[in-house]
Amino acid sequence: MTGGPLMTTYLTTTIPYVNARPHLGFALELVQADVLARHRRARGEGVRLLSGTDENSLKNVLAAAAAGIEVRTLVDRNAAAFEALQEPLALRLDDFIRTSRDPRHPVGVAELWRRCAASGDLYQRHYRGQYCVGCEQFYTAEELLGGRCPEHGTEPQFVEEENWFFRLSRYTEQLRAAITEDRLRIEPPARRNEVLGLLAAGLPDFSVSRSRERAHGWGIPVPGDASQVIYVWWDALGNYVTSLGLDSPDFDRWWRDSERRIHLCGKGVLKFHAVYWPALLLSAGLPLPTDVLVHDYLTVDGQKISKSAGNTVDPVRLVDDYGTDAVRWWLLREVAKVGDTDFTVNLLVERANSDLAGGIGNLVKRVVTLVHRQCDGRVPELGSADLPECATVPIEVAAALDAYDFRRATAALWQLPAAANRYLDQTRPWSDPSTAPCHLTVLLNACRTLGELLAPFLPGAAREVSAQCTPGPDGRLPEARTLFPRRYPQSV
RNA sequence: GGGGCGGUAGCUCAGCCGGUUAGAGCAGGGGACUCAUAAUCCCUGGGUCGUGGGUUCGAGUCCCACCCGCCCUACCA
Repeated sequence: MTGGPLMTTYLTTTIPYVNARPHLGFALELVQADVLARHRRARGEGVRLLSGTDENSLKNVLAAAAAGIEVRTLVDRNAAAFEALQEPLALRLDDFIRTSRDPRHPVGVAELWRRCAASGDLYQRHYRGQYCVGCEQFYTAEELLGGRCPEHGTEPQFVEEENWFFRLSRYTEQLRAAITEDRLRIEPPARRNEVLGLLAAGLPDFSVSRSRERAHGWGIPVPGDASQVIYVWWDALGNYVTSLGLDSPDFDRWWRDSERRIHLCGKGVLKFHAVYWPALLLSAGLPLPTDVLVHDYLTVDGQKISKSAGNTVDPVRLVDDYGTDAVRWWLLREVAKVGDTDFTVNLLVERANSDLAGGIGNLVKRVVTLVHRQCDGRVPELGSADLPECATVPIEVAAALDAYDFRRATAALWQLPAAANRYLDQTRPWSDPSTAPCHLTVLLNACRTLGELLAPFLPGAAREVSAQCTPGPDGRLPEARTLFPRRYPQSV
């Protein structure tokens, strides 16, 4: 065995528009990605986790105009808000790319474009249609609801211009083969079927540029055609490789030669990630992603999250009120792999109080307190027996994470503190000094395992659990502390 | 119009290829304990498993139709 990692995994989140501040739905994706990254790092894999912001959108231009400020100003300010999620959400990102700021990005996007052009997949076509700025895409008359965008409810613009088109249809069979052979795995299976359905229906070529004037000069110019700006989706999707630098050692390590190239995305952008993007890669002669993990949406108080309805939930505010651990735990323990999940503050608080305060925190505190009381704070060295859950639960957690099922993973994890609390009540170490050391050894081992197991999910809490179970220089455990305070719902 | 996913105890959900009295958590009710954060542990759930048919010795679990919610996709006009 050499020192190198056993396996290399490259993980990406989608990069959100920065026309508004981040909401809880995006925090979900970030946290999921972070858990996968931490879990795989802990397993000894080489891991790189990328996030960023999509800044070259016309949407940003309009949002800035509406706010009466420069695009640059709006984009910088909101991008900072997204970048600043790392600390409150306890994310460990390896890279963060800003598509309008990062010098690597336009260079890479232009290079991708040239490669596709060299493959003969780009051509000019006169186009006219109804275009929704919010979606950054064209709609046919039939797709519109009462003449309005089905997604945004806004009136589309009529656009007529000469654009560059991409020969998507050419890649239908290669995509189908990659998906059916699981070289391109799409999770959950329902989404995979959806993509296969799209392929079966036939893939029309799509427009991949906009006139420079319609884009208000914002965006990356088409190589060799100064009148056009590259379509924002092409631009945005490209970040997954431009951040590595095409033809760089990083590119070889994390993309070309990586065992896993995993994209996380929401259900609304499935087509872009499972069809358009892989087709672009095929055209450019680059390897496909290996996995596309599609999550559904959060609703708030039963309502779809929407800025106009004013029910967006600010994840930072939530962390301020209830703590990083509570927010991460709710996202991981409660959100379904399939189907939308409703968020309410009460659900968050109940979950945190019951699992973190009453479950894990209380367990650790009572064990540490008992070690102090019955063993003078010194960790007993007797026996080596463990709860059976110490062996079985880590296996279940790993299996669930390999299936990208975070709720199942946290439910499995929960079995360990539950078993330890039961053991504690049954063995009653507070009542019998002669048997206490033996039982407390078992319990302390369980708490240590719990600390390790918790690390990918709640990194901060995991460190505290482990610290509580680790003797200091004097050979004694630290004073018992309250790890998770009970929370109470704040009035809005 | 076509396709997909959901519809299981008050709430949130498990139930793989069909098989003993349909499960868990939370809430509610009762009890225990006192190491601990009004915590923890034990007992307590009799729910037409959306509706109606069908297959089967036997169906939440398979088939058909329909209803409700959500999602994807298409078209006559």
